[in-house]
Amino acid sequence: MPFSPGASSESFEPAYLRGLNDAQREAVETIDGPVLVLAGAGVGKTRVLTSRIAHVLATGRAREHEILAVTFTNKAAREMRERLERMSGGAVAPPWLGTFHSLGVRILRRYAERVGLTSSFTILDADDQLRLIKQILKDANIDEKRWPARMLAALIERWKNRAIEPGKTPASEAAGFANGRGGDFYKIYQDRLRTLNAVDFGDLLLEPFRLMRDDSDALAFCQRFAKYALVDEYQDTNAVQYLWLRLIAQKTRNLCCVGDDDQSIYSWRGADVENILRFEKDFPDAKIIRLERNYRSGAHILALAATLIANNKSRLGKTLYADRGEGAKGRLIGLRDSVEEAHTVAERIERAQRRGTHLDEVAVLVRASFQMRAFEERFLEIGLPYRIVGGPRFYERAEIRDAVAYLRLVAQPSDDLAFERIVNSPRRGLGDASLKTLREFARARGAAMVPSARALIESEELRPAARTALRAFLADLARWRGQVETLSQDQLAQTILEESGYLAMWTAEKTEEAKGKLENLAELVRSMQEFPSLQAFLEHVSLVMDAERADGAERVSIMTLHAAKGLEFDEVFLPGWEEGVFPHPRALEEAGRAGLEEERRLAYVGITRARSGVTITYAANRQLRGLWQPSAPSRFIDELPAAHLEAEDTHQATVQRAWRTGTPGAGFASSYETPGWKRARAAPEFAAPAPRAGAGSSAAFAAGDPVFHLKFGPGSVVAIEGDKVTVEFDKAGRKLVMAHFLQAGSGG
DNA sequence: ACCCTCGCATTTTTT
DNA sequence: ATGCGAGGGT
Repeated sequence: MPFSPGASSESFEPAYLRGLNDAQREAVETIDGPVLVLAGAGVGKTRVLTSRIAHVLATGRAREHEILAVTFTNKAAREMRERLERMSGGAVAPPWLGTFHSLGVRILRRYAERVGLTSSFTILDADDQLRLIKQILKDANIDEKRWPARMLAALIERWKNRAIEPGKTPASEAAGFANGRGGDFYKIYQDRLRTLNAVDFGDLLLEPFRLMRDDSDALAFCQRFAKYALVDEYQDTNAVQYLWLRLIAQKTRNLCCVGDDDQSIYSWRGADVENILRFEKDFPDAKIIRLERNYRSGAHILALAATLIANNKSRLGKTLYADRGEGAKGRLIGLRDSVEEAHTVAERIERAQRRGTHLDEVAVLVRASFQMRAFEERFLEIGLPYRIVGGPRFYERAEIRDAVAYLRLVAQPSDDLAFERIVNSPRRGLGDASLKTLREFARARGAAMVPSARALIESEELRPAARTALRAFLADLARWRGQVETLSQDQLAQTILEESGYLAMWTAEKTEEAKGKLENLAELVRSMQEFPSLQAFLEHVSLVMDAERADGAERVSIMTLHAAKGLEFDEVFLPGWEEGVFPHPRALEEAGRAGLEEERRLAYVGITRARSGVTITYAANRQLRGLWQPSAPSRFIDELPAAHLEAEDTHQATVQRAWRTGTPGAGFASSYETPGWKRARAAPEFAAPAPRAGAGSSAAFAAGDPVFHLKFGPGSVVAIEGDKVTVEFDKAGRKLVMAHFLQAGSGG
């Protein structure tokens, strides 16, 4: 159905405008000049973005290749593309639709030689990067204990995120690493990258920015494909990304940024909410449009979220109102411990399932991944199917990285990192000693390892065995390289894996784990068929890092709050709302009030994922780092309006409120006399490990008594011999422990 | 060259 | 508890 540009009468209204509310329509139709769309959770943001692109095309303002649409994740890009193709009856998705990083690669491949690279440069992932930095630190005799490579990696990443080039590092910050040598190492690192013909993720943003800034050709090129520019999740942009956008948009000024300051949860990786405020400053004529009509959640859920987030001081302010009616109240449940929490959540999920909720529409959202385990255990026990979203990714598995390293080395002989990764895997008798010789030799010649190795085997530097092994390995590499043209990339991969002995290595190991690895490798080879070339496959691996496998079965999703952004579910469970867990103490330590506010936004994101039901739980005892700890309800619970909540044990809630108002910010309970602990004892449901007089001597116990041990948790007494007690623990099994370490309390 | 044990830290994570 | 890295022992 062709669009009808300029149609004003309703009967000719283009399909993409139909059903939009006023604010949405304004956001779609205001295509000229800078626009900032503040889009709260669940307000139909994606719809607006796609309609806007359709509108630009329909009005003939630009062709699809003149539209730039940037997202943060590949998934978001994919969804937008699919939606566009669906909406217009096909084929108008702009070619310049993608993540900042994927667009960065395209720009950089085109202008590679202008920044000292060739267009076939390799993209290093975090793992390679760390390895490289470790080498640099080792060469410089830096004590890795005192100055961890991770720290330098983080420092460099932060600099790149802020568009700070090597040599321009602020003295105060460079001083923070290895007595002021941070800046030097940044330079060395960058030089090493150039030698390797490689870039890291930060470079994919920094280098295109420098190109646009310094090279008028490159800038003109970029501006050509960005006649109309559109940015999703704008609150997540960092400084370089902002500078990019400003350069790209300065000519036409047709820049539309869509974001929500209340959902900014990535400041720790460089995202800068200030960019939203800065936008208004840099583009004073910017039109600001608020999307506040929420189509997702019921009014009670929305009220919970709104009241909570209102406690944040630094926000633009935006009020969501419900379109869907009242819906159900939120539920708040206090539990005895994390085991019971998992138990109860599982039980509630089954209850929802009986009411007709699909498991695909249920999510358990946790603050930190260690919380997931209790749920997995319980779900496995009762056979409730679940999926962990965002766990270790396919391409990050060691065996896959090894296989990819072989391919990288074949495609790019100067890829020293790939070489080092697989040169002795499987074992070829090329250990540390030989490798050290080779490394030094290569360094001295200023050449990559592979060509250096070719020279080295002509000498007597290596012991004969190593020399033979290295010669054979080089011959293999050369042969495989010769097959790049003749074999398809999946055939090549299969050949390499077989001939290198890599498959044999895992076949020889008869463990379940090895079997899994072989399966993964087979899956890798299979998935390679879908790519047009080896090059395309390698780029996919470094940039897209996902290999989602659709499986038909319905499953509950377990994921972190961070991973849940942008998703929605009918029923959402938010466990672990306790001090010491959420807000995360680390966030408070590192960023103080700003940290607390970001944690609160995380809570806001969690609640607003829910369409019809949200259940918040907290436990009085939780195993942290192997030890059982008493825990107090999260301060965020106090910030939830009681009118929109059904607390299943109001008694506890009341007690908890009473103590907390007396001692605001009481912090994480660490002794048995904290208010949280007292409350726990006061509530009958919290029949928890209350210490009592007499505990500690075996006289206080009798067989069958429920007891509690700080390390092993709840259990019951089996036998007593002097000051030692045999206890059957619920989790840890039968142990002989000192009575001294036991408290009377509820067992299992 | 490889294996094992000890010590240490341990939020979130895309590209 | 657990996992990872370093260093020492075989």
